[in-house]
Amino acid sequence: MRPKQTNLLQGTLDLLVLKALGPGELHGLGISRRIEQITQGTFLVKPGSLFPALHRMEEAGWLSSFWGESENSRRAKFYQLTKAGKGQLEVEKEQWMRIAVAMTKALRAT
Amino acid sequence: MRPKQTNLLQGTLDLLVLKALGPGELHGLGISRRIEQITQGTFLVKPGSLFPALHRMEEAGWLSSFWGESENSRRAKFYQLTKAGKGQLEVEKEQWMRIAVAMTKALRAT
DNA sequence: TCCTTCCTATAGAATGTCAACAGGAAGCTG
DNA sequence: CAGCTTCCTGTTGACATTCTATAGGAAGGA
Repeated sequence: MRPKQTNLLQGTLDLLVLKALGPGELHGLGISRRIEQITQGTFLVKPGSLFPALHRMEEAGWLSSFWGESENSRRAKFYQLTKAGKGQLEVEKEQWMRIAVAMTKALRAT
Repeated sequence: MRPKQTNLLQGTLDLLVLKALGPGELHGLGISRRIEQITQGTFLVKPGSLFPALHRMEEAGWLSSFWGESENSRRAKFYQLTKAGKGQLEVEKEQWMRIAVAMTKALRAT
């Protein structure tokens, strides 16, 4: 009966992916690595979470993709933010800030 | 294709409930109101989310309950933190802080 | 009596994450 | 070359949690 090992708060993955793609295109595993890097190892995104998320977000029109070649000459699918994706990044960033502030205040309350 | 209205990040509800019960016992709706209050209206917990969560947390041994009478002379079930619940509050509080810090840093990164 | 408010509760749907598994293709090693 | 490892993308099925919608008892006021 061990406590479920949930790494991510549901809903934060999208924001992390959008943020990771902010500076430019990356392929799937590259996104995963970049997330690990910018969160200093706090968030580890597993393939079973990442790929469905990428497909979902492309479907939503936030990402566009093309096949290319990775740094290691492997076939890789690169993703980049669409205009809508950039907008969504801003929206979710603000949403997160609102939540984080409220939560942190609440935890300080009596 | 309506925009899903997800108020809460999954996993934050437990923490909010634990925190709300920190100062002392409350009944279900009281918990809901207290959460709304300490988060300044940012988090509104609906009954359909709250009661299953309370039952789950009591099952987990973090809460204990007893029937009593509310401020308005209604029959109400009061909840309070168990010892394990107090521990869990600390655990989840720290977890949240870790996540919030990592996330906020990540959003500031290039 | 009727209506509203307070209080608890459940069912069913939707969503997102996880563990586990699969497979192709490139490069290294012996 | 054979075998192994790493890189890369993907799927499947289980699972937990939240939401919407619905229900009903009980108190108090009109």
